[in-house]
Amino acid sequence: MSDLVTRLRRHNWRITPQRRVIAETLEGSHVHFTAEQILERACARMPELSRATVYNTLNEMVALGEVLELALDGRSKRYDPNADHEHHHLICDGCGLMKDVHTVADPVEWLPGDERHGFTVARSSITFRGLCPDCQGA
Amino acid sequence: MSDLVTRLRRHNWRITPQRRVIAETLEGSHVHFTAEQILERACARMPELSRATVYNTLNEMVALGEVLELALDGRSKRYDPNADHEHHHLICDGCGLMKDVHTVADPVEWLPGDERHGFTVARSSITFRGLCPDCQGA
DNA sequence: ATCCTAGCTTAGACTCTGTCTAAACAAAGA
DNA sequence: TCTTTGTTTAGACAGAGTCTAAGCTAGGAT
Repeated sequence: MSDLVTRLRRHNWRITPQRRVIAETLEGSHVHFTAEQILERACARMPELSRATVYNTLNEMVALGEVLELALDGRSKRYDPNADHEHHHLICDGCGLMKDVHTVADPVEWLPGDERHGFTVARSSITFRGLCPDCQGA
Repeated sequence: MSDLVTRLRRHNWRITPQRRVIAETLEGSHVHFTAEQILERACARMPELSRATVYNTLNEMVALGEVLELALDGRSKRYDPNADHEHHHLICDGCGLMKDVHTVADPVEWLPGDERHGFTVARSSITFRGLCPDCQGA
């Protein structure tokens, strides 16, 4: 059913009912939820689920590398279950809608050696901003 | 003295003593401070300065387009006074050190039309991550 | 000069997001 | 069964930022 659960199990990570509900909630959507939104939705299926478990579980999934943590607006973090595919994000300045996108080139290539300040540059992510179709009229 | 103050004045924005201290604190450094760090440093020069004024002033400078707000770690926002020069950021995964960098290509060019989902894409920013020279040994 | 008004600043209360703690609980092995 | 280890829970706590109501300041009108 849930591909994320399969990936998590590979890490010898115990899949409890709570963790399963959280993983399925995360994966079941194509928008990227905040922890609070995941809590709300997961609680619809398992009302005793606590806030602490949701935060703990999300942090562990991030630590395992199977979920990506996005800090895009400085308020709350969002969680992206597609940690295995390289992708970037497109955000609407009007309504905050977020889409996953793919570029045709790797940005790390564009950073000249003399701009690297001695760093080893491992990865990069691009945030594109603009207006979505609905917000362009306004 | 402060170029940011000059730019702000152009917007017919009243430069009060408090605002001047905040702008000069922001511009006087090449690292990007959080609001709390700016408060701390600005208070060294003007002890009565209040937290609310710092937050209000930073938000207004962002709204005027003269300062950039960076949400890079999901905890606190950082403020970048170089809103007029296109640049990106390089962050160390080890210690959090952040550098401004310049790329040789514009990411917006590399986002194919069919990946734009009908958006008008106005700008983009790249966050590069890796290890700084000091953290590579560890 | 005095008054008025608009805008600026302030302290502190409040909200929101996330973390920590201590206790209860569950599962697996000896 | 007992123990050990890991998980979940409620609620207290902490950090970052916003809001509110009151006071302050500067500039214009009289």
